[in-house]
Formats: sequence, structure tokens, C-alpha cells
Amino acid sequence: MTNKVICGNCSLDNICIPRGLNAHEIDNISKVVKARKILQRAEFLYRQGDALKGILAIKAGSAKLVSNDSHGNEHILSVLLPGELLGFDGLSNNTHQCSAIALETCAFCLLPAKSIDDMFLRIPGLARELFRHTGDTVNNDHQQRVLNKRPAEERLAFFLLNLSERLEQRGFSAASFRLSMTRQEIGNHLGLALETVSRLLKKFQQQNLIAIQNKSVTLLDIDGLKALLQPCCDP
Amino acid sequence: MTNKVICGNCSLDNICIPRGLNAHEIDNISKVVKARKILQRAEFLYRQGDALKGILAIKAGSAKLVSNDSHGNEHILSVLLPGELLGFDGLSNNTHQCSAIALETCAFCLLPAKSIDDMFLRIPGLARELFRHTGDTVNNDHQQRVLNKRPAEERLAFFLLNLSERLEQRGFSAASFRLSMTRQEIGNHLGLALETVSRLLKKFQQQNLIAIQNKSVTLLDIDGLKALLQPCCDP
DNA sequence: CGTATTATTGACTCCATTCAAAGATAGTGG
DNA sequence: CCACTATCTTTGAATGGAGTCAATAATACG
Repeated sequence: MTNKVICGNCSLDNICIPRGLNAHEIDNISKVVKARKILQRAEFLYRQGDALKGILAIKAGSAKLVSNDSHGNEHILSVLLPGELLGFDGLSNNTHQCSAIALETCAFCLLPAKSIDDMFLRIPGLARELFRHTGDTVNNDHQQRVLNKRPAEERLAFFLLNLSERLEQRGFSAASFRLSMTRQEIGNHLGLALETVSRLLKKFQQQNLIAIQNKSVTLLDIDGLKALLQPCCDP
Repeated sequence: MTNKVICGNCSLDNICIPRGLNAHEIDNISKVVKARKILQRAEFLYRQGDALKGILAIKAGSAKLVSNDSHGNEHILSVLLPGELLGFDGLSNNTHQCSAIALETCAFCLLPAKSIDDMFLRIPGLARELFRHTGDTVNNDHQQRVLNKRPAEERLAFFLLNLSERLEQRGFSAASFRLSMTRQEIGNHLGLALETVSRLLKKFQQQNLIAIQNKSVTLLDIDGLKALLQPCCDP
């Protein structure tokens, strides 16, 4: 269940925890980071209410970070791609405030909570790097909050462009990819009804901005999509 | 402009940075934390684009954390009360992604960015404590995102109750307080039009949930307000 | 005291939701 | 392999919550 990971050998070391650390520090991290078993869609990486497991990193596949509110509704706060970190929701009181759920077959690594404090002492750069990652998380959340005030069309265009960019950074195609989420899940994440998502995807297709069949998307006109984010008139 | 602060003597030491640190550690922190000059309403604690100053703590008064989007619109992401920390938006690339602006006369302390890394080495508990604070920040952002999908009435009721609770934790009255924000700012923060805020405040008053005159609010029926957050029917 | 900002109130509009029903897809077991 | 079922998606029509526009009133400020 827990295999050693050689962080230096993982292709994600410029994105993931090792980002910004030297070879010696990476070596130290590799000693405590654990690769956990592979999960299938809908399986939990951790559950709301669980004791803080530590900081997790997606190795392959994707996951969603979900908060369940008092009405029993689920809210998809973010979508995590390979190299991205999660678990920060458990830092404040050592209990995870969100659940993390695999969107598709998914592998992840764990920097266990217990060892984080020791690591701070042995790896001077680690605390600073983890802070940078929490900063990323905070800024992404802010961006999403700003976006959620914009019209539906803009939200969906941003979602597609943002996914595309992040996939490209990870060596995947920027133009063609497979959505690991249902229309329901996309709508939930963007604060829209699933019908609205469906209608807009069709509209984008009719405008030749994208081609979409089920979960397979191709971005045909990235500039056109970006233009939707700047609905202004100045030349 | 920069006076020494004795954190142990500040009444906020159970909320602010010193939370969870021992006397010796607090003493160490006090050596680098700086108290900055007092600001008036609309003055900046820091600006979007500034180099990371460090982690700031509100000592007195209140501030808003603001992000300016590409349309030139301002988005109030959070309201900071005494003892609360800000500046995390600058951790990811050493540049502040938000601006922090005083909502009223406001004093704050600064844990300078330069010294944070040194402090990690000298104060073992500090890294862990700052992580807890970033965790708080992340969870508050998540809560706000979930809230922003709810109807206007619920958002405003939550806003008032949340302010009330946080003020009480800081030794202020939970029932009566002065809003440091305009209707415009409240609406912006909650994703509502200022007219909607005005109408709902009046409605709450007509329902005897609150009494409001200009910026002075009194929560008359806290349970009644809380009931608005659980718009369900089960007894 | 006069001016600028902020707040209230009403009428109208619209974007996105909800409700509803049909169609497509994928997964399962006989 | 195909039928069967559950899940997901598409599409249409009607509704409504909150926004926008506009005009007045109140408050704060110099």
C-alpha cells in the first residue's frame, strides 16, 4: 500500500512539492513521502471530518475537492490535476473540512502530517515552498470567487481555458482533452445548473469555438474563447 | 514609524500570530514584529502588485482584502478584524495579488517577509502556526464560495451573524455594532447589488430581526437570523 | 450652509433556474 | 452479443430572483 517515491524521478517535480528544492532536500522528502494505492472514480482520498492526513499530491488522474453544506448539498471547490497539492483544508484544526474524491482513476502521494513538522527542521526550504503552495491555493480560490460573479458564458469559457492551460503545463494537449466531470459536476463547480452548461457547450460548438462530443472536448478557437473573458469594446 | 510590539501584552494573543506558541517563542517573535503607523479609511496596507511585505495582523479597526479584475471592477474578498492575519495572497510569487485597504481607522503589525524564513529556524512552532492560519484562510474562502450560491437573504443574514460572532470573540458586543462598510461594499462582498442589500436590511428590520440606522446595527433576534440559514422545514 | 457621497424606493427587465420530457450513453448480467 | 437499466445529456417552455435604471431622500463633510 505504501511504496517509496523517488521525487527526483517523477516527471512532476517542477510543479509538485519538490519545486524550488535542491537535490539533497528532495532526497530527504522522498524518504517520507508515500505513494498510496490507486483509486477509482468516486473513491475518497480523504473525507470531511477525517483527521488531517497530511499534504497530498496528485500523481496521475484527477480529483475534486468537495465541501458538503448544512443543506446536504455538495460543492465542488476545485479540480486537482497531476502535480497539484491538496489537504490544506485540514491545517486549521487538524480535521479535514472538505472531502477529496477521485474524478477518474487516480494516483497520489502523501506527505504525512506527522512528519511535516520534523521536515521543517531538516529541510529549511520546505516550509517556504509549502507556503508558496498555500499561496497558490488562496489565489486560485480568490480567482474563482471573482469569476463566479461573472455571467455563465464567461465562467464556462474560463473553465475550459484554465483546464487547457493546466493540462498543457503537464505535457498534455492544450487543444484536445477529456472532461473527467459530468455536466452536473461542471455546473456545480461553476455555480450553474447542469442544463445551462449543456446549452452553453452547444452554443460554443455552434460558434465553432469548440467541438464537443460527450466528455471529449477540442478547443478550436482559443482566442475566441479568451475574447469571451474580455466582453469589452475597446479596440 | 516602526515601534516594538510586546505580543504577550497584546490582548489578541489568543487569536493572532502568538496563538499556540509558548512564552519564549512569543518573545522571539516580538523582536521582529513591527507595529506600523495608523491608517485612515481608504488608505492601503499594501497594493496589488507590491512585493510581498510579509504577514500582517490587524491590531485595531478593520480592513478589506480587495482584488481588481481585468474589467476594472473591485472585489471585496474578505473583511479583516483585529487579530486576523492577511498577506497570504503574496506568498505564491512574492507579489501581492490583492490590495488591503483600511475600512476605518486601523492599526496593524507586520511580520516581515525577510524574517519569516529565519524565524522558522528559530521558532519551531511558528511554521506550524502560520500553516494553521493559512488553513483558516482557505476554509473561510471555501465557506464564502459555498455561501455565494445561496439566495441573497441567506448571504446577508450570514454576513451579519458572522461579523457578530467574530466581534464577540474579540470582546465587542455581539448584538450591537457599527458596520464599517457602505451598502455598496457589503453588496460587492456578497455578490449582490447595493439596492438588494438596502431592501433586505429593511426587510430584516420589518421582521424585527434587526434594528438598523445607517451603519449602526443591532441584532434583535439572532435565532431568527440563524433560521434564515436553514431554510428547511423539518422541526 | 452647500456639496458630494451614500441610501432608499419603485418599476421594469433579463439571465439563469426550474420543471418536464425525450434521447443518448455506458455498464451489467443473462 | 444483446437486451436492460441506470445515469447522463439534450432540449423546450415557463418562472422568478436579483439586477439595472432612475429619481428622490438622507447623511456626512468641508
